[in-house]
Amino acid sequence: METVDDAAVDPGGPAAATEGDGRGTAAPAPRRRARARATASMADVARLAGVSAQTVSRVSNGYPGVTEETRRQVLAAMKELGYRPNSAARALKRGEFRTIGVITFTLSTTGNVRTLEAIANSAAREGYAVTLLPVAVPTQDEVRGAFSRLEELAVDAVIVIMEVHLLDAATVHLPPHVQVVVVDSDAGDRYTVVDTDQHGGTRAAVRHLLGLGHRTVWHLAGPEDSFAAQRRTDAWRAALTEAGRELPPLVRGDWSAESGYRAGLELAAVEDCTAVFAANDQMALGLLRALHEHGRRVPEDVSVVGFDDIPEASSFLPPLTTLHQDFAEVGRLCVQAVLRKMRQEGPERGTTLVPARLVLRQSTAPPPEGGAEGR
Amino acid sequence: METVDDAAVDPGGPAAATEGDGRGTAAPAPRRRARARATASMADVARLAGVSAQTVSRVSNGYPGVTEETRRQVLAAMKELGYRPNSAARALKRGEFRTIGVITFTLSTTGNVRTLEAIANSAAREGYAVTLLPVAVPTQDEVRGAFSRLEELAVDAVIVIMEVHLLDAATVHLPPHVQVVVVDSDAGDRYTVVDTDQHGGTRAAVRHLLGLGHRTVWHLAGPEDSFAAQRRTDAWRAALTEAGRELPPLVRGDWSAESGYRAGLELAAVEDCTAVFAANDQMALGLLRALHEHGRRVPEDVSVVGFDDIPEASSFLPPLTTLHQDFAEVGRLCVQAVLRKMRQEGPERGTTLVPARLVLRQSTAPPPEGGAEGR
DNA sequence: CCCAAGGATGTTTACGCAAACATCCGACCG
DNA sequence: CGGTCGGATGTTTGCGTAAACATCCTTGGG
Repeated sequence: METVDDAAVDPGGPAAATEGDGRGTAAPAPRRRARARATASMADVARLAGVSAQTVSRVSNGYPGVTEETRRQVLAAMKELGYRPNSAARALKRGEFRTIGVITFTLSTTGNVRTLEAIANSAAREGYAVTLLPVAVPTQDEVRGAFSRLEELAVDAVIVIMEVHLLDAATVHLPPHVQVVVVDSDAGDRYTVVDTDQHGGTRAAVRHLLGLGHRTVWHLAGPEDSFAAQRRTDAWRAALTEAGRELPPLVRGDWSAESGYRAGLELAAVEDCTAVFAANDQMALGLLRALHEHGRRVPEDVSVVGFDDIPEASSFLPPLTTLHQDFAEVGRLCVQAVLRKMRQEGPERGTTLVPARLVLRQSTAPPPEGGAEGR
Repeated sequence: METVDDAAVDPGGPAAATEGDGRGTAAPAPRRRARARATASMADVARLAGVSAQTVSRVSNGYPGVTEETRRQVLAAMKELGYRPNSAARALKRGEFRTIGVITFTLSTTGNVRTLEAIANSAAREGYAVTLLPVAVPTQDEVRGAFSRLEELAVDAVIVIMEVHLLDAATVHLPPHVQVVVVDSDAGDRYTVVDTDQHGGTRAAVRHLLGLGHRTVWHLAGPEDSFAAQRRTDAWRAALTEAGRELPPLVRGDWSAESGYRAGLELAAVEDCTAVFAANDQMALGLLRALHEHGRRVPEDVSVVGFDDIPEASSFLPPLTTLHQDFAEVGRLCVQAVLRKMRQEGPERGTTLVPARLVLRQSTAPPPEGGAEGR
């Protein structure tokens, strides 16, 4: 079957003869020249250019030691045949694929997506391709499965965008030469980690709110199993403790706007609550809706700060004060780190933090008079 | 340089002797066994298991003709050596990479991301990996560049998520056996296209609004260069014309919430305007804010319908009535289509549409009494 | 004028795998 | 009991490339 199919496609490959397009034709043609022959090889170019394959290789790789004259001839032959180096052969020979694998749980969070995009762009700039490995469910088994698939995959390095405690037992089978960089993790002692400075960002948010006069700051946290959420929560606690403020009970969401709404229903009922730090913008959005529906005005009655600065944040009602994450930079650093590790130029482990920047919009204001402040 | 580096990495590959980790060690070890030797080969497994390489291959590929006894031995040897098939060699031999390339412009639109995710998941299920090719700027040159990189890349097929008029001249250099499927295009006559049924969705939205009693429906369109936007606009026109309604002037945005806000400022000033169909949810969000700021209540004064049904849409103020796109299905069909094309089982071209579903929330209602309706 | 040096080019080989073909052996048939 | 068949396994070969080595030719110095 495949013989015939490919022969039909053959645009006049140097060696193969075209042989009609009848599917049933009992083709005596060499079977081996199946798919691969749809494209010209170095040998074909060499033949046409009247040189050796090695010379073609030299031209192809921009190596020196080729006359300008010869080079031109070879290039012409390449063009005529539509020659493209076969990356499989190249990879086999060179022992590297110039590809980075990215394992990510979900693409439904802005952060993951933006980071992925930045990684892809940075990688492309370095001449690397990015292979995506989605993990359907964030279980150990699934992660291990992804790694397992990755092992057979053509990658030189791996970047993991995920809560890392799922990683621990999973990496063991990775080929030793594959380097790993992790986003969103506290495993800086075992891997190279690049992340946003959750702590600094959170601290800025809390201080901003306290600075406006709020007695304390409530926190709408992300899911427990997320390191980012965990660190934001820890930092929130630390900032409040440090300032000697009361620690309100934690309200937990799951990153989704819907969960923010549910949490908001609780918070709206708390008279005391004049300032909320939401662990991401989506939850802040839900929170805004809940507060609105319960007649709590933002920012007059309640101030809200988000985290991420998604593009839509400036169009919320009201436009959301939030922490801007520089995902592009995170992605860029990930690629740099992993390439450095591959070249054995960088450190084996350690954490790099990218600062978050507080973006002031209209969802924060001093607390209402006679509100919590006056107590 | 690389010799030493790699030697240091070698964890005791079957053949190579470990030799300290001193970087400067003048290693007399075989140079050729550089990186590749960090992993065991079929031959190593064969040696350890006391069988031929071919038998290892058979086990590795699950071929028949191997005794259970032998198979177990081979598997044990594989495990002991941590054997992983070398995908480059495999690809070279088989002439296929089991990888699908995805070219996409930006990952900043929900649709692209969700589609990509679905593609990755479907591909994984079929045993295919997905290589991501971001195009920084949507120019012909950039697209051509992406295709060009793709040619040297290890992919068997390509899925393009992009406005297709940038494609036309760009595909010419693609290796003939690489199949292409396009999302969001009207080039069904040249490619296989999978897309959401923009027309049907839009029609449902317009009819819904007209059904509520609105005299006509305004349209907040997406950017001109987007096929999806164009089709939504066309369908909106058609639906209104068909119903014999007046065609209000087109208001154009660029998909962003910010542009929706700007457009909303205009629309808020139009007394006449009681119903708006926004070409996506983000613009609808901006629109909601603008209307709110100008005292136009939604849905009492103005009804708004979006497109996409992003997760946040249910948390807008008010929760947004919108058209749900089944991106997962689109992605799945893309993968199916491209695999079918590869296997020459499917049609060479043609368009597959995935229906959009109107999700009723709280942003639509009958027009205000004495409003546009009464005129 | 001859030979060494060095640049241009060609030849050989191996990367790891799997298709094609070859071989071996036991079982079953007449 | 010889032959044959078929399953299990081994051997050969080539995929396209690029490193290492070999060869050729030109050039320039002694």
